[in-house]
Amino acid sequence: MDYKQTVFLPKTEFPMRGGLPKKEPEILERWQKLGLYDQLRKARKNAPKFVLHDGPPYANGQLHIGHALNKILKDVINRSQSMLGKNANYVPGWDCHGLPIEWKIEEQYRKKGKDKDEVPIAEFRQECRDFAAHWLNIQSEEFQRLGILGDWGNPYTTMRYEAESIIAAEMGKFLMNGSLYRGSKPVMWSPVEKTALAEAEVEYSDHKSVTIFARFKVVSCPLQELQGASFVIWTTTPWTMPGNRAMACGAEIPYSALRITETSDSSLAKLGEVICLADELKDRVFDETGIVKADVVTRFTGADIAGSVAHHPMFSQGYDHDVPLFLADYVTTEQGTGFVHIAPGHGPEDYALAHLKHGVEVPDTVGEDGLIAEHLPLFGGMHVLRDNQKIADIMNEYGGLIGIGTLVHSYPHSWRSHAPVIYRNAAQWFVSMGDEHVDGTGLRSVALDALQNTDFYPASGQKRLISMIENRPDWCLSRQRAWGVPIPVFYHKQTGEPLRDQAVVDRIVSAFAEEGCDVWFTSPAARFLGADYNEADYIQVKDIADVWFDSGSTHAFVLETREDLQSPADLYLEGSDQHRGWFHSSLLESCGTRGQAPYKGVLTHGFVLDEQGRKMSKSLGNVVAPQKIIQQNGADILRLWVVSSDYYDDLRIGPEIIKRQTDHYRRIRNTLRYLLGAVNGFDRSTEAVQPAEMPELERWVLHRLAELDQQIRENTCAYDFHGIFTLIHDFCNSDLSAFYFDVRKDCLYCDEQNSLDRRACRTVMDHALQCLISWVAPVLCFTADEAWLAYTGDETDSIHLHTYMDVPDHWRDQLVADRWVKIRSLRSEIMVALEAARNDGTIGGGLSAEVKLTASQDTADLLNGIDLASLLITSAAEIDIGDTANLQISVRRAEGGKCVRCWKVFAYLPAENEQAICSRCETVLIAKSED
RNA sequence: AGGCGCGUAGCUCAGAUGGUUAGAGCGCACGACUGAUAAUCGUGAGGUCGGCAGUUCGACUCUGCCCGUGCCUACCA
Repeated sequence: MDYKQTVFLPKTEFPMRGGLPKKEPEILERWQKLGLYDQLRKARKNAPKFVLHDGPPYANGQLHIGHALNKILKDVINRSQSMLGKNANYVPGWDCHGLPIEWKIEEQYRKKGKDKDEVPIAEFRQECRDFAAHWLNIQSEEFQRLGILGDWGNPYTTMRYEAESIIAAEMGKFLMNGSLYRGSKPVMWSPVEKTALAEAEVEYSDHKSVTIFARFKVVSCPLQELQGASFVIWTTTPWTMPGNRAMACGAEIPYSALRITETSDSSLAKLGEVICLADELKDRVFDETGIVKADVVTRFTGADIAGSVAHHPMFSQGYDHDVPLFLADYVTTEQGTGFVHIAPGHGPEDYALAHLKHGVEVPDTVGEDGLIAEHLPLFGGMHVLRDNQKIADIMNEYGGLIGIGTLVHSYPHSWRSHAPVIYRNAAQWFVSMGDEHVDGTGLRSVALDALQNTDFYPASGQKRLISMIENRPDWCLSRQRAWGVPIPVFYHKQTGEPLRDQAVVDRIVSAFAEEGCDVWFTSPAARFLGADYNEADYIQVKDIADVWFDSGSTHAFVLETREDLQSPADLYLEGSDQHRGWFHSSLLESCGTRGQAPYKGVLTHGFVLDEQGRKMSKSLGNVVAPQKIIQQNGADILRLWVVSSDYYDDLRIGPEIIKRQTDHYRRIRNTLRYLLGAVNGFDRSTEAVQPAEMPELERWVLHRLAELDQQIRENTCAYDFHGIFTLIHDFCNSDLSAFYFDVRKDCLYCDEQNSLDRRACRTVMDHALQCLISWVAPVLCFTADEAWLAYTGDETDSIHLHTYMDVPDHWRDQLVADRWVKIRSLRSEIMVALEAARNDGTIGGGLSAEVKLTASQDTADLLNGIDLASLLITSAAEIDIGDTANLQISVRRAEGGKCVRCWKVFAYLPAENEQAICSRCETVLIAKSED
């Protein structure tokens, strides 16, 4: 007789191997048919909302691993909040405006030989719009393949008319409350393309510059000895000299005044003149200017001469303004003279020091075409890149220089034309950080206050964002671009004052809502100005708003406009780079218009690196594509990778790490599979056993379920999925597979089907299975769905429509828990002894052994009431009480015959009989035959 | 160069307020089982806790410096 047929083995359709790459798309299709997203919304309609507001990715390419990490983490959080019973509605979005898309379209133009400037702006913008829509669709597909559950049928985009109009309305709020102002600042400017460039459009390469040493004669100085002396500056950009309005030196730097006593023939320096230089640079300057000898007149530091005033080198030639000397900590003695020439219109640092700090006016000296303004004496009409030698010569002619040279150095160039770029002063629109406009408090302090009331995950993010807000300058909203929301402002031709009229703003906003913001470029200004203003009196701003303003307004046009969402959001979640980006701009936008942050919590994750911790790059060939992992291993593996990493820090990924994830996956999958097989056909109404009637081991499992349930709920609230994953994995691994399942196999397989012990075991396994599926559902969303389907057989249901299983409080039993910690440690001690016996050939499998313990009374008490043999999975085990403190373990081969059904060895069975049946099994067989 | 982080076994991670031989899981090696079977069980070997110096009776845990690395800025006259 084949006794295998009489043993109650686990039975399930749930396959051991997932075959995820093939299975997952089928599950996605199932969810589609089921209308999972809609069903969940309906079911949670009245539940408390949980809003994780999606930071919009940029719609211009395929997903990379960083996108995958970000969206998976969001999905895990949403699904887990849903498992807590909340209405976690996820509305994905896209950022559509901006430079990179504009570039792509321009690139296409160049290939076709078209000129961007000849294409009507509306047409150009339409092409950008189409481009964004194209990638948006591709990304949507890819996100959905990752298992991300959300409102994919109705996502938000920054380019929808409604969004564009609300973005404009938001700018209108800043306009109306007075914090939007017209200023100017130096921007990177390409004279060739006649356009401003973004940082990202600039590349550095070598450039040969004409350098000059120019003298600034002292007019007044705290040090009397410097009367009649000159400060000498060095610059690589002679063309900025007409724009010079100041100088800077370092407070701590030692300088000397030097009377020149000998020069080479070609030197421009004059014998007898006194020049000031940093001591450290004296020799190099002498070398380059042909000064041979000089006497030290006096020594001093920058601090001694702060507040000095000098003459411009071209003084009395039309540059008759005074040039003040300021202290600046960025002045170094690495090169130059120790004195830095300051042209506030031609460098960010110059601007900050002279204009922002000292209030020096910023002159407009260079036109869009890179030509020095015609009205400027001597240099008018000269080109900033081509005419530097000429400028130097003229300055020399008028005695302004003590040296001319050249320098090859790294210099910014335009990415597109590869021509050198310059800093040029340009009119810009700013949002003030400090002006009082919201309840009498400046934006900066409102924002800082808001951050105090925001939860950060990890906590260090708060410090980072605070220090950025503390230090940032006013928000420059202007971009000299085409693809974006225009800054919807008019300003007066004469006064330069922006037009602040809510009626005008409203007309603009409603036009944008109906026709999109292209109308700003295609409709006459009168349409917006209405009858109250004369078109001829106003200039219409044609700048595009910084795209960070777009995405910074998502709370306004998504959270506040959708009935199914709310503001502020519970959570914003992005990579740590977004401290500078979305977290930052959203905070400022919301604080400036609503006086509060648009989020209650901010979670940041790290960046994805390769297995060695290097950043991914095409040249290193270490790029891991999410598409490839999905194709080879499945999205669940990628999702498992996310939660098995410490995502607050940078994450690593590579072949070995993926391999480890598949190992972990298999462990969890096999645990589910075993449970599914074990509870096959389980009927709760007739089979279930109450905890009080269960063996203690079963009550220990229930206790563990209760313990885990609490930990998992707590960790869910803290967004700590790494912790959850570890708990679940170790539970599957150590508690269930290696211990509980193994110990209970005999009972499950061989005991009489309806024995109390077996029913208790199946009851506990049924609970464990339900808990486990619900616990892993947020992460292994596909596998959990598949397991649940195998469990219920109900095609109309999904685990994702459920919550974490209810675990009754009374399952907790700390006394049992404490006791079983001790029992298990005792058990592993005995396992060592069994292993030793196995290695010396005394025994093979555990059932071929019998164990005899000599133990203390305490140990014996610990094991009281427990079937020691089944705990150890041996054929027999007994315990004697001895007076020894240490446990003595003796293992020997079990004597007797082996039961052909349960494989245990019994002394009463004849060893030679290969058909012997033990008494337990005989009873079971009789009962079975009576069925 | 500056701001904010990170650096514990091959891999992923634990290690309140400094205190006995630094933990877990995976992987690996060896073994067992063949009734979870491209599974399962057991045992074991792996770490100068990035480096150096200091504070302390005592530091993976505190301080300083250095090295490596990531994000964000600045790369300038």
